[in-house]
Amino acid sequence: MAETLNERSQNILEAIVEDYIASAEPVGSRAISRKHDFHLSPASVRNVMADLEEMGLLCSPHTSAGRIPTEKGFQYYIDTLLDVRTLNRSEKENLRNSYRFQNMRMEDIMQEVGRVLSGLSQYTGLVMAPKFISTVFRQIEFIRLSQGRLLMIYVSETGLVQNKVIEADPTLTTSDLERISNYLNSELNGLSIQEVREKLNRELQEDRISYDKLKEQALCLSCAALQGEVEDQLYVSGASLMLGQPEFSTPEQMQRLVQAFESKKLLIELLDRGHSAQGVQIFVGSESSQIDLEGCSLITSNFSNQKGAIGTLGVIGPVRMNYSQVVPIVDFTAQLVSRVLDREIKQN
Amino acid sequence: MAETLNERSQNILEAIVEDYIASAEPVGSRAISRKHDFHLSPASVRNVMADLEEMGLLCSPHTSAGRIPTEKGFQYYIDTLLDVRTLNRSEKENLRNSYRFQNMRMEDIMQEVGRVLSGLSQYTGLVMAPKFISTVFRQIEFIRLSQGRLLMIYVSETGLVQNKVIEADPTLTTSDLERISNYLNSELNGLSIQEVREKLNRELQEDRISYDKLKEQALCLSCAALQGEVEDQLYVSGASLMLGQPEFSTPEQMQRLVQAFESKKLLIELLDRGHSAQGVQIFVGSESSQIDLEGCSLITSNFSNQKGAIGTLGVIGPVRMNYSQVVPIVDFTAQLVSRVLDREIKQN
DNA sequence: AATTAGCACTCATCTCCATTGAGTGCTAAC
DNA sequence: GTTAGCACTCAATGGAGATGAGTGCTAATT
Repeated sequence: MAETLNERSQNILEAIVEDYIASAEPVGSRAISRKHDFHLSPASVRNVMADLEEMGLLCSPHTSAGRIPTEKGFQYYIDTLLDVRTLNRSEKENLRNSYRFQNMRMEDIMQEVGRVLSGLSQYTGLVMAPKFISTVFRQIEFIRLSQGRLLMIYVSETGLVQNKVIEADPTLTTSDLERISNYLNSELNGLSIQEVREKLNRELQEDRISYDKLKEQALCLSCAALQGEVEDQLYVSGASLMLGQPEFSTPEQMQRLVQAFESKKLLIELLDRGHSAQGVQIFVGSESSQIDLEGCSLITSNFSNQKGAIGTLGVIGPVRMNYSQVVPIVDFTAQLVSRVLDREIKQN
Repeated sequence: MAETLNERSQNILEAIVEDYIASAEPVGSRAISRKHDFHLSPASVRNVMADLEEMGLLCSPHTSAGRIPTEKGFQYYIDTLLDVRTLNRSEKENLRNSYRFQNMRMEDIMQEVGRVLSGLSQYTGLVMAPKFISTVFRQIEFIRLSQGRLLMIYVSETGLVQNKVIEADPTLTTSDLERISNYLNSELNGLSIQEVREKLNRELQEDRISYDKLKEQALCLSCAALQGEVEDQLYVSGASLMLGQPEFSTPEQMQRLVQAFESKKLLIELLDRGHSAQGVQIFVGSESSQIDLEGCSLITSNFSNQKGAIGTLGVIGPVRMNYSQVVPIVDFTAQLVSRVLDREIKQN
């Protein structure tokens, strides 16, 4: 988007985008000329609109309809026209009060955040919990299920609980398990899973034949427990609100959307893209290159605690989304969640 | 439904229901007279149809359309005409092979069951995990989060993991916690949560002023940990398949359905109704008395392990659902899941 | 040179209307 | 009791015409 628009064109583009966001209908020159006091006749507005169309920022569904912004138009609007209001004190207070975080498990917090995000934005809220691999080790426990099958329970620094069923040597006794978990808890405390894995690999290399039976068993168990992919946890809230948007009002589009939301895979991929960035990120429409999410825009921000476990939250809505309203909500919520997670960190 | 139909009427009703299940279109007299060899002319069929309409088993959307079964008609079909095929050996084998249960956590099993149920039935799969209160105590652990905040982790006999954040005396040390959990684990082992709660209440009554500090603290913690409502866990799979059904093809109905599925509350209520029954249960249409789930039928069955923890699974679809196909799937799946849960029980 | 009034033109949307055809109910014949 | 025949109903389809919002172009105005 190297092109620069003169001020009048910018004003008109902004007016069109904002009218369109409000109405979801093509915007005509008459409406622009009247509602906004540019002191321009419809004809003049039309001239500008023709230019904007030439540049690919607007398009018209058919000859005798008004104009609607293209994705490029939205992108331009977001990049150069959108003024991201910061919330004032009382708005922040309100937002803070919307959330109920007392005595909540990680899962509850994630769900609550999704619920509030979708409620405030009237679009669909997305929250991806911090990735397992980025969490910091706090504690591990092993519980015997049946012969040779253990339930491993892992708790991260922020209180995220993961469990997994693993096969293990059936001769291990309960006290063996206790000693193993004690050993691991002291050895691995404070390391990220990433670091834990590196450490495990190193030690496996070193002591091919270990004479320390306990250590060998511990290594073996923790490998089974902590290696391997762990599915990302994604919380989707208010999917039905998206179905109320006029751009998704046909049955086919509804089904497509619900499918996309249900599989979660697409959404996780999408959220992953913003995973390394800081601050609020906006993905407009087909940028997502996901056919199933055509017509959707995504506003995301990462949250993280001081130990670096990173999760992503955001709002997905139609490209014709109220960016100026939603961006500050997403932004402030991410900050809020970051602070809440830090609260959980052990203070010994 | 005291009325008895003569054989011809039954045959025709059955034919109409089955045609309608297959086509979702009103069924005409001509079609019945031709496709099924009753050796009856359309006119005769029409006479019977008029009788069935009189009895409230059929209705016609308008004068010049065919007939569709009413909910009462479906109910009659289910009660007296439906022959529930039992699966043969190879079908059972196939179904068994559809499920992948190795090394899965409870949650994964529930999710997998939903996935397969919905995949096989082409409707929406529902699985409600055994209620917390019906689970049998196996183990409890306490992990310190921040000052005065503990993470309680509870594991049931079947490997269901529940965790909860609780407030606690900030002066409790890690070894205090260890002693407390050891005490509780030996005291409560093998009791259902229901029984645990009764025991706790009894003991609280008895030792108002206890001189055993450990016991007092243990009671206090376990109260915070194990009392209180725990939300039921419901897994919904294949919601988008419902949207493909012609009865829910309008945008309003789609939105209504997605909303109902999303809130989960209605579904849980509905599943709870069958919670004490044995074997497969069928709820037809407005029996559910839930406006948001109008037009839906539900086929459920409970699963349980030998210790009595009961969950419910099932399929929700349009009233015009293929009952004869889905009932055996739900039935056999419930048996399968019951067996899988027993597998987890500790064999010491 | 920029702006605007005027005007012909386009095209989605709506309404009206006739046609079609699947299916019914009734009656009289078999 | 069954069925052929027939008049009737009514949703669905599709074309014709009217409506109106909005455009692009041109020529007049500032």
